[in-house]
Amino acid sequence: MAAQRSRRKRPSMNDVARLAGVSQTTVSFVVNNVESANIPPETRKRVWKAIEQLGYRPNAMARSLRSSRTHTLGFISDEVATTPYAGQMIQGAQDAAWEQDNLLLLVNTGADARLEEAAIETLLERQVEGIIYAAMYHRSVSPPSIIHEVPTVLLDCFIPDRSLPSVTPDEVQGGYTATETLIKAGHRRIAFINNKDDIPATRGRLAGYKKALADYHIPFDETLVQIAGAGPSGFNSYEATYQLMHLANPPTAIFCFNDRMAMDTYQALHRLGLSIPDDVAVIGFDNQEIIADILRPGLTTVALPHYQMGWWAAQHLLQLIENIDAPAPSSPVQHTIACPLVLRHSV
Amino acid sequence: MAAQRSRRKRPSMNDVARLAGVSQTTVSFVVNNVESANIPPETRKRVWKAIEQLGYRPNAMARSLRSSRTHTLGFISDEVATTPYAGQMIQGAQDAAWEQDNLLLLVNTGADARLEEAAIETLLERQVEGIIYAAMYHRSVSPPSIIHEVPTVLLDCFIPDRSLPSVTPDEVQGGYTATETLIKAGHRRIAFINNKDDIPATRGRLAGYKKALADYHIPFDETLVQIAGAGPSGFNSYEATYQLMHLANPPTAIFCFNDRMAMDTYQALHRLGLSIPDDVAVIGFDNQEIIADILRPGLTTVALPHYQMGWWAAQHLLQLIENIDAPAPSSPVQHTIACPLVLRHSV
DNA sequence: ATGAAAGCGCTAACAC
DNA sequence: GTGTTAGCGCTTTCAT
Repeated sequence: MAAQRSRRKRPSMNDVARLAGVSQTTVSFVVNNVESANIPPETRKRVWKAIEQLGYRPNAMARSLRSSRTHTLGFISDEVATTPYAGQMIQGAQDAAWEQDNLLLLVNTGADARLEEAAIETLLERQVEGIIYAAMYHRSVSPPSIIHEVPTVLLDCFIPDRSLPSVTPDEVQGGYTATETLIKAGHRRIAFINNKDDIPATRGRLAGYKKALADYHIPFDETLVQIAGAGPSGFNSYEATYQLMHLANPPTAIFCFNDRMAMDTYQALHRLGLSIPDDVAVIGFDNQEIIADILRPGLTTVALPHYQMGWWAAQHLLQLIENIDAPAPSSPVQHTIACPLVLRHSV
Repeated sequence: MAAQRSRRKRPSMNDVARLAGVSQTTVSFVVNNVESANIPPETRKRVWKAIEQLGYRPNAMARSLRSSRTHTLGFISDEVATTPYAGQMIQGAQDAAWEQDNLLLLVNTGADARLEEAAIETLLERQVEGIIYAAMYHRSVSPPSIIHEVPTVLLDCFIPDRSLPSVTPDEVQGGYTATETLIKAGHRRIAFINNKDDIPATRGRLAGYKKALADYHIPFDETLVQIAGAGPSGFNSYEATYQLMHLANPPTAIFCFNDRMAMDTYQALHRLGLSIPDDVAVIGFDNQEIIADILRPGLTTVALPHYQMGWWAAQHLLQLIENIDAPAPSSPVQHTIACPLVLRHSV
């Protein structure tokens, strides 16, 4: 079968009507299954037969123009490419949208604010019914104000004045879960190697760590908290682990800000001749499959709920769209999604 | 600024025309910068002012309905989420599309063929001008035949009868480059730890390996080719490396099917007390950033051109669309993109 | 230099 | 039960 050459005119409802010997209206009723029209089975059959014969397919553009519903959501993000998680957020959003017969119109803009505004403008021209504005890691954003023209949900990000609904990972609970897991395994000297950047994850996970300690009546010891960078250069998790293990009273468990850092910790522990989890337990964050897959023993970690966040964003957006005529909620919901524990063998 | 409540009617060209005291036609001419209309600057100014005042924005749906051009490409893929590369292909495609004022309408379907057909059907209803059908790793696919109704480009996959244009990585050249890199570094005993699955990458890289050997007059020695699985279970690269190094005449360099396997090889070499690259050189494939970033010394590897493939797919598709009325080409182009060498320190 | 009018493919109120 | 009709917002031809 050859690809169709030329922009041949596709059959319209009119063509179907003519062939079936009915009016175009009747075809519309049949196609859309309009109950109140009471089209008898016979007529229906005739119409469907004509439809099949012609290979008729409804034209969503025309439908949208008429009904002013496009069933399309805009998905805009800063940098789809640069993170392995991007796909999961998109997939979550797409799945939720698809469930309700909506599709995603995708745009990405670098960090360029001008481009961002142009992108939103384009989405609006295309009559998207709402916009999902996504960041590739949990952070504060400032989208162009034009975005307020249409229902919007922030995905993996938030706006300081909270004027837009958002969905983000529950960093505090994540940090709490990691720490509690260690506590429940019997540890009391628990170190936390935190990230050095001032981002929600850094603050949140630390808060969760402290809260868990407090809940279990373990005094907070600040010598057990290290601040490290990721990657080989600078003070990293490898060195932080060394320092920690040379404390007079070293930890028996280490909670690492992320899996990448946990790798370095593994290496340091290995070099020190310490075994995981017997001598020291380790827990990470992010559930980066490849790392967890590589490390021996498998790294127990806390996962970022990317798929679920994407799903929630689309789902909530669709809800906002449906209720667009309802009174505005007192304040846009700032939804948080739990970061689940992923058990492997390092605790 | 509050999000817009209610589906308030947006201003149309008619509203602008009324406010500017001109006909709707004139507004259209102004908005679209129609030269032949010769609208004097004064009128233009009046119209633009009205546009601004009303916050008018053209309705792409109406425009599309009228012109039967939607400037929209469908992007359909099996499993966006499951690979860290997905984002790069999407971004490449999106960038190329955006450059020509097109947008991507995204759908993903699991492996489910029924869903796949429904997805394409939906895209066609929405009048996409072409479809990019993507796979998440280089392989043979069999899209539903309905896809032939519209110009289509296969991305990172191909169809056995070659009836659709495709873009895939040049596995042979990649294997050749990897091997040649090793040869040029002075090696003559070069092992290849290949993958066990029967996929294009497996065959192609092996072919490239053999070709490079031949070009440099190095006899092919099949004891130097191992077949391994990835991951911890089964015969893997770790064990393959052990076997290789215990040969009577062991290799001085190892080309691993992918970076994941190279990791295991590193580990085996390390265990054997062999240093990289002094005792044994290692080269990988895929350029999986996280692995390359982790390994010491940094892993020299060959990259899969995901972004470029995505870009080419959209670009070529747009070209097909533009030339849709031209005579069909004798056969759809099967484009191949080079896999570039990424130099680090393992060779 | 500008406008009137037709029509893209569809939905839906209303008529018969 | 089915058809007539009036647009949705736009492009474009043809008149003036």
